[in-house]
Amino acid sequence: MNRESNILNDEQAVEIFKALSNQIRVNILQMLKEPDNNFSPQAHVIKEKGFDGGVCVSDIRIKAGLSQSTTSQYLSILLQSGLVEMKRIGQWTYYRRNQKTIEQFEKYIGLKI
Amino acid sequence: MNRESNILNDEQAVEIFKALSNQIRVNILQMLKEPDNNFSPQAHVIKEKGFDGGVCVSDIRIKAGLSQSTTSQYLSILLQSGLVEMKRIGQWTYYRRNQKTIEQFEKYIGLKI
DNA sequence: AAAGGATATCGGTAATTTGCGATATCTCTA
DNA sequence: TAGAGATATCGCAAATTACCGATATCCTTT
Repeated sequence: MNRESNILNDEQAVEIFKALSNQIRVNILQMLKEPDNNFSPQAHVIKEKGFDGGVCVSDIRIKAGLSQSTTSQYLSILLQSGLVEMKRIGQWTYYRRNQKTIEQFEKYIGLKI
Repeated sequence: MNRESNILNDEQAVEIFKALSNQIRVNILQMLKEPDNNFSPQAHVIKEKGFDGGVCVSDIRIKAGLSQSTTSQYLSILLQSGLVEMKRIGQWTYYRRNQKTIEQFEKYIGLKI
């Protein structure tokens, strides 16, 4: 009833703050604002697959400058917080921003902070 | 040139995210939205002293349910991040929200996140 | 100048986070 | 079905954070 609803609760918001309390994770979220500018185009051949804007982990890893394992972990922290969503296609996992949560987060900041 | 200017840089924003990555610190910031509803009135006899809305540490401590030392530390984390400002008046230190930073933070979220 | 109240700082332990390499899992292809 | 590539998970050491009690500092009052 809540990840669906309109305003985040404090617990969810704190989880988002934790996700964003690391510069590299913020960078990742920012990169994902403009996938076409920040990542090689091959990743986007999935437009037909219904996950437009998604970027695969290895591309993110290169830009972020992290090890593979840390990249994967950071992405799942972002996923847990709701800031991104993911879809596995073949052997790749694509991540992209979850604009719904990001909007809810903006509302939370405006109303509750 | 920056704490004055209009938009936060990433470093300042991450410092704010860290400050807010703890539920109790979020609670404190929220309490300070309505000092008159959340704290005993004695604290506000400083209206003439030019720090309207400020609340003393011991009052915050009681509401937050923390030890004196932790309360003091948490408040200085919030202060460092810019989310609150403080003024020492006599033997008391009053803290209140720093609306300027909070607005800049809201803008940051809207533009950069 | 001494005592007492308010707050800040210090020093510590437990818990959490950071980031890595190694390993496991999953999926495609030869 | 064996191998290779992509990603997830495990186990770990170092760094940071969460809190606390004790102590120090700063004001005020006597």
